Amino acid sequence: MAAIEQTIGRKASKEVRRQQLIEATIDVMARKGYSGTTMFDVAKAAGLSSGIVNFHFETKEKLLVETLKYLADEYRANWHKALNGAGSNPADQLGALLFSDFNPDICSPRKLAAWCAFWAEAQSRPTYLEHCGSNDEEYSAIVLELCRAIIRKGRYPLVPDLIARALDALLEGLWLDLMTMAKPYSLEDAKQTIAACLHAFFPKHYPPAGKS
Amino acid sequence: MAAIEQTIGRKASKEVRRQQLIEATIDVMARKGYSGTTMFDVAKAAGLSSGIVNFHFETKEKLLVETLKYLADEYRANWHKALNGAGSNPADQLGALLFSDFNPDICSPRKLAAWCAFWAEAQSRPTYLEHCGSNDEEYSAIVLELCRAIIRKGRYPLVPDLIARALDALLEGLWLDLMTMAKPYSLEDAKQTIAACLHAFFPKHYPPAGKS
Amino acid sequence: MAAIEQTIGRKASKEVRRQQLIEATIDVMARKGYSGTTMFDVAKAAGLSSGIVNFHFETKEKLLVETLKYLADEYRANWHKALNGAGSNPADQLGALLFSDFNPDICSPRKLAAWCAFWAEAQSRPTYLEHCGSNDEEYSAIVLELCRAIIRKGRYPLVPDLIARALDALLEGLWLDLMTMAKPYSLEDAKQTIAACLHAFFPKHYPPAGKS
Amino acid sequence: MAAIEQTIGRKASKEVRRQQLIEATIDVMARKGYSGTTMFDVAKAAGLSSGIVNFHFETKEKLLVETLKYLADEYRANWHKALNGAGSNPADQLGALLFSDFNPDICSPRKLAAWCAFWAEAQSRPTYLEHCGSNDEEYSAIVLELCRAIIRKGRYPLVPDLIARALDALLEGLWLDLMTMAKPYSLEDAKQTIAACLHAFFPKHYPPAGKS
DNA sequence: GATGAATGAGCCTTCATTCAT
DNA sequence: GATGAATGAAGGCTCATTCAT
Repeated sequence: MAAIEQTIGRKASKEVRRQQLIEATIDVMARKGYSGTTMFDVAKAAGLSSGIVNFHFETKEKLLVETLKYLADEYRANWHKALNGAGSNPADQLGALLFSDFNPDICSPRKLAAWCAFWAEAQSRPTYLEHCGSNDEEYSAIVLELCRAIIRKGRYPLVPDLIARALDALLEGLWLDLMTMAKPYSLEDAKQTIAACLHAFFPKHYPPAGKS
Repeated sequence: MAAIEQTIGRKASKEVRRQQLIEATIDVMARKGYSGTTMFDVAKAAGLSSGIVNFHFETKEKLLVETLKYLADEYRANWHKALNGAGSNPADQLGALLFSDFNPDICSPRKLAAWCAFWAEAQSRPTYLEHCGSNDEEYSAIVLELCRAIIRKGRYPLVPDLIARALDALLEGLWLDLMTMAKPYSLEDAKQTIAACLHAFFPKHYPPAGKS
Repeated sequence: MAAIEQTIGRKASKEVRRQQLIEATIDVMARKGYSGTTMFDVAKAAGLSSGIVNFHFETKEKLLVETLKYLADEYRANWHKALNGAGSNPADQLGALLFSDFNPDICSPRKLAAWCAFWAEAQSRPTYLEHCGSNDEEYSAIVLELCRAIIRKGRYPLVPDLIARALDALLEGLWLDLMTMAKPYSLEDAKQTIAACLHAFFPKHYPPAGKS
Repeated sequence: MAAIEQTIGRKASKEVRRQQLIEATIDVMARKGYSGTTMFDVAKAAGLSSGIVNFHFETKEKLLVETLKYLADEYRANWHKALNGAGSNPADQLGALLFSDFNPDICSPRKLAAWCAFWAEAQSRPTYLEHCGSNDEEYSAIVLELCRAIIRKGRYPLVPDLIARALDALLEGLWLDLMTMAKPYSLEDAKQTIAACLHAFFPKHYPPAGKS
């Protein structure tokens, strides 16, 4: 019994450390950017000594990939959950999907900043790219499908591809804006912006947005 | 006389060198990302020897800032020109402004990539941020102003801030998509997407987009 | 009673562990060379956890010295035994001594490799040197003594020092050759080579060698 | 003219630096052994700063390989020269070949020590092994050939392979002895030892050695 | 002005050693 | 006794910067 607990404890402890280091990596990355993130910083942010990161992740590269995976998985799990809880109505599903992107768990400044740091670096690193991209493709495909369903049902004279693309782009743009503290607005503002677009595209399915 | 020519020759040559190095920086940055860009790479890409960059820019930091300024100035000049050539009609002006972002001179993959590399890094570097941001603020202010004018004239039941923000975000998102070769589409596709949104927002001022 | 058994048990176990770790050290050293031998490798080769080596040997240095001592003792015990079993005839004694170097127990590829790894490193490490060297001096002195006796008895017109030195060098050279798998030959071949030299030096005391 | 000199001067300078660093590597290796040789030590021994080694050799590994090549080339060139200058008589050639190994240029304590450090390490490193081994094979083949010729001409009742192997081993053993300062003797002593063996093997072709 | 060798600080990584469990 | 996570020093490598030619 004690042995089992020990084993679990140890194993858990190792997982906990990895988690801790990944969180530290997100912190540092958000603060110092990709090029400014050093192993030493990460270890310090985790309150540990410098050698430990290599012990748990072998390589800086691997630590970063794990961190990226972590962010990507969290992001995907978030919208999966939102979609699954949205019933069977395409308009509800689309709304749930789009708004889920602005869940504070996902959309904290620090995670946004870390994500962006990776994202830019990924453009010249195939290893990262696959983790950044795989999400988006799946997400975009669903957005397109839902747009098609709504347009068909509502008999809107719209080109589904353009509308889906616009919504995709809108989300990405809002994320960027949220991250840039230059023109700060709240998650609620972002959602209102989405709502305004949805109403403009599909007036029969979504109410007007804003204090009008 | 000879002395003056010398001076002019040198000055010209100096400017030429700087330009050459800035272009090389954009190339390398697009290819290798921010963290992968070294002084040696830049010098090699410019066909020059490694010591020369410090001679002309003193510091890597300064070279990068100059490059960023160069991109920002070019970007701003582009939309300024488009705006100035668009007459006095707000709807025309807004269209001209938004479409100017997809001018191939500004929007080449290589410049987009370099811009993004800077942009992400800028989030943790005040020095860069001011060059990235100053543009956007001015640009956004004008978009908002034009949206207000159109909404007022057209008596649209819309919240100008939301619409302006949506258009801003849309542009940024499309830029990102254009850069990411994952889901490739043409500049023309991007413009169509803008057009679709403009029509959705201001149906009396913009025609429907796409092959409908 | 139980206490004593415990103590004995522990002591035995302790000795067993040390032996086990020394053998593991020889293995790793033979496989990876001196510079490639890490505490972790040794522990793994012994099927134990990494902390244990320091527990039993305190220091890497001490582990290596113990390992070297072990090899040196084994080597010395081997030729002592051969010499003691060779009767009182100098020629028999010399033959027994020289051939004992090629006893498979002493001369396995893995022990040769480990020995060489130490030997080279010892040239710049006084601590090791004394263990490598002390043997040789004693061994060489006996070889010289036996050569003197044989030369005197056989009235050979030879300089004992030169002959003894030649035999010493011959043995070392053959060891090296045996270790280098480049030009592989058997222990038997090595012995034949010794025999050929003995016959050349002391034809009245040793028969011709080889299939002539 | 000046330009050409400059160019040559520069190129030469680069070669000179490499040479200088290789010599420094030999020094350090002789003093500290393989595992104790650091880039910093090498740079310091050359009177240069630490970054310079990577500039000229890219990698520690490459520096060491170049150093090994340098030693191997020098060794080979030495015996080639001796062989070529020895006339056409096999006995003269064999003598010249064997004695050339004890040329002070080749056989300085520092070069011997460096060579041995490499040699031991090479046993677990294929990259080094090829440089250590290629020489020996060629050398051994020639020794064997010459022994065959002498044995045939002199009608000695000897097995050529055993004699050649003995001479090979003898040389290696003497090298080791020369390096180990434990039992120091001069190059002249080493040559005497060779001479004693040659006389023992081929009494009609070589005179007795030593002060008899 | 231009070249490229040289410098040296900073980073990633390895590894002997320690220590809580 | 044993385990394996944690520490921290040291080494190799990169790269911005300097400077003699």
